[in-house]
Amino acid sequence: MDDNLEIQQAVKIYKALGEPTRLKIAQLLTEEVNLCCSEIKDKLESVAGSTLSHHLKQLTDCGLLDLRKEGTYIYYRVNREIARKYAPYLLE
Amino acid sequence: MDDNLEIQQAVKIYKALGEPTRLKIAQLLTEEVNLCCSEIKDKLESVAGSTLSHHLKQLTDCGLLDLRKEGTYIYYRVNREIARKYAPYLLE
DNA sequence: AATTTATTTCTATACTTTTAGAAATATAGA
DNA sequence: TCTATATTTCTAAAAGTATAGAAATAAATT
Repeated sequence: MDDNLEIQQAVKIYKALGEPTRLKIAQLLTEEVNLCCSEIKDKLESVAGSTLSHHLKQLTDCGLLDLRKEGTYIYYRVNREIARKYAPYLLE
Repeated sequence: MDDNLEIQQAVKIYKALGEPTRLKIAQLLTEEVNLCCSEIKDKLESVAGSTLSHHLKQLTDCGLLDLRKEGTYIYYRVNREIARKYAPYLLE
């Protein structure tokens, strides 16, 4: 049962990382800790804000990214414990 | 450039693992090394052979599974080096 | 050669995901 | 309060994926 939850999380995490834009975002956020949505947007070639928002939601929903609200901004960072467990490749 | 290939492989691997049936197959194949297509089929609740074939193709195309043909049978096993690099969670 | 078993390819359908524009919400600062 | 900036939600279209039945291929056995 609890084991099952872990598997569901694993599927979510791998699904999140199995898309080029999201993998890139995850990689950006291991290099540079704490970027906000609009900073991430600037670092990617061309994504609409709404699209980026969906990607970030997937990455946070699965537990791979943590966020910290600061005024109007939301800063994201990789949860290294989760990354180490499921996808240490990100931390290389 | 070579770096780029690695990223493409990472996306493929995570996409492959980001689907419940395929994650399950990968897990079966770390527990029990060397199962053939029809043995895997028996261990899953209900998948058509054609569906399973597609899943196995994705898992081998990305490099996560190796295969060995033996007569009519094809035996699959997890490539542990690749798993260790991208998804050591599988080996736990 | 015919049959059986294992696996793949073809094809079509249902389902899911990605994408972004437009409108909505939220906060900070003038 | 008004404006500007950041982010999200809504909506719909386009693209991609999962699924399985039927036909095809391949090898082993009779």
